[in-house]
Amino acid sequence: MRAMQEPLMEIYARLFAHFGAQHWWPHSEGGAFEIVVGAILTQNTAWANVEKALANLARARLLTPTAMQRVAPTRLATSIRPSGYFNLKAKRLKAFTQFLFAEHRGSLARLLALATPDLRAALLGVYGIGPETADAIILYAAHQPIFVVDAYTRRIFARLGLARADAPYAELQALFMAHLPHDEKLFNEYHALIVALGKNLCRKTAPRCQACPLRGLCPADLSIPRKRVIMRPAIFQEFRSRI
DNA sequence: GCCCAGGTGGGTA
DNA sequence: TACCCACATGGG
Repeated sequence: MRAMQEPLMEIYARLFAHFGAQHWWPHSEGGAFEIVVGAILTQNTAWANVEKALANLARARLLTPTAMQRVAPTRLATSIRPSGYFNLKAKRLKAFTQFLFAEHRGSLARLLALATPDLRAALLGVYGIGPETADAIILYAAHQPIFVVDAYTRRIFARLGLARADAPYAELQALFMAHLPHDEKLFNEYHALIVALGKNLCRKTAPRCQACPLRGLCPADLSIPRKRVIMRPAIFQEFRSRI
């Protein structure tokens, strides 16, 4: 039997073996700006709806900072209607381009070249950009190693017994940042795999534990009769004492 | 018809 | 600080 890896790497390895590479924004047609727009549009929204909105924006030639800065808010809202919260998100996209022109001469590249702490602080100062969106931009558009936490991450790692269900964003993020190498490619793939697991198997209701690649690691495994659940998997024991 | 989705900001106690 | 709520479309 091979040597046991760190729990977080063991989980990653299992997810990757099960789902394979997710190819999140590897070279994005629309470039970094499309990634930023996608990160804002996907807030509390299924990605399939975001794709429709992005297609509308591309067709309307609105996927550039300049075009988005110039377009009327109502027209922008109409384009992104399929992504939901369209009035709100139009306002957020406008706030971002406004910020880009006011602070960085309209150059996204200039913004994304900032060091991680400065970039994050700048992004968090923009209306409509919170920690998850900021980190998604830093990781997927700026290609800087920062771990993106989302609702799936919280749910999955709470079920695994490695985080509290109400753990604040920063605490969850610190869990990963403290125990994984700061590798952009790893963080990219890990987050995408968490989304794949949360969306397909570790669902909020009716999770498919039977088919889960983390079966055997998870105390919440619903495919195990309740009275048979005895204790936390051994590989988490020592790990938990350190987190 | 009902639930859920890759959150965030604003208001109230 | 700690909740509670608005924001909205589309797929299962």
